[in-house]
Amino acid sequence: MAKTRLTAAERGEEVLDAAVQAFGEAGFAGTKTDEIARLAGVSQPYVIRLFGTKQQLFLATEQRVCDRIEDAFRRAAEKKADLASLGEAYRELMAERELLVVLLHGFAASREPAVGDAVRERFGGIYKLVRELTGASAEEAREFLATGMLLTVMAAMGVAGPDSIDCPWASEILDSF
Amino acid sequence: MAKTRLTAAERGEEVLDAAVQAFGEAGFAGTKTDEIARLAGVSQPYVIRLFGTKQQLFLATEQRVCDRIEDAFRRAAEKKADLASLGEAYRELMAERELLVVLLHGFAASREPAVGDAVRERFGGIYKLVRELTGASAEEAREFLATGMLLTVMAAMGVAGPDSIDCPWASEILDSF
DNA sequence: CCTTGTTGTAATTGACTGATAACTAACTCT
DNA sequence: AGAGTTAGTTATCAGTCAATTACAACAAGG
Repeated sequence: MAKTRLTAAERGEEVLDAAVQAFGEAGFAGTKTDEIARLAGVSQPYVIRLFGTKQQLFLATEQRVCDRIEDAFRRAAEKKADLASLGEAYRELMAERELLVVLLHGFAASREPAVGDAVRERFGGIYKLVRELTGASAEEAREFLATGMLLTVMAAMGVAGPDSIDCPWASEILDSF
Repeated sequence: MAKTRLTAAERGEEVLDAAVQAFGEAGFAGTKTDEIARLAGVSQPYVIRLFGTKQQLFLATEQRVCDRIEDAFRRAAEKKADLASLGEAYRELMAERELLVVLLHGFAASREPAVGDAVRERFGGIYKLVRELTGASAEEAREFLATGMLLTVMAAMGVAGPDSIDCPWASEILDSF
């Protein structure tokens, strides 16, 4: 784990992992490139050089999060191609709280055209993917996504997923499944 | 509409309305108190003096948004005390897109303890209120909130509510109701 | 009319932060 | 070996922004 020299692509991956953590905690405007650099173990200017601008890094981070969700769904469908199986996969993703919170920050930042375009594209893609993988109807897929969004905001609030704060109403909701 | 002298409380209300707009568009860190002041038609230092700090203003804004949602639910329940009636009320709230996006920003900013505490308290309160007003079971209320969250993120993405971008997958979801 | 409290502003500041520039260190391929 | 490319750093700037201070306008009561 000593300080190694990596290719730009490899280092970029590491920076992206750090960016998921950092953006997940504080959102686009609230995160400093310096913090991402610290987490990735490189200098702040290098982060900028790898991705051009902070916004491009944020967009790349959103893409990575969506990729990971789609991968998880595809792998789940290989085992069992129904909504319950994908649902289980999503719950496992919740173990990395920040991953899903990055998604939320993306939705909330959709007023920025570049962000909005990407987020709409990817969210629509996930909806389509869910239907294709499981053969679900529009209504079934809608309910699936709705549940996913509820779990995501609950994870963001810290009342679902690991290390979650104990909260009567949250337990009641989670027990109702 | 000339420049009037208002009491601090009255002016505070106007600033809060402006804050809903501004925070809804850019979130806590992305919004400048200067922009809120401009929207409210007062000077930036006065905004700070009215609320102490930017964070306290953000918290007050979250409270106001939750108040408006609860008011809308209560009024809807007076007419007809079932989930369909509250759902209709929520859809009407979506006309003010920023209102709901402020909520989303609150969820996403829950890592900040002061924000997280407030958001958990209010979201739990809304869940309880929904059950009390309609007599819904935990499962019914959960599905109701899940649908609400999906609509909220779709509004944030600009694919639901007024002036929404036309998007095949979004139409498919909205038509499935 | 004048004094006291309140509403409001202009000017400023000091800390922060994304981005650039200039440079150094390491790998690669003859 | 050494020329050229790629990975990475230090130093720094230029702009931004929340917050403070000091002051001005206005109202109301005595």
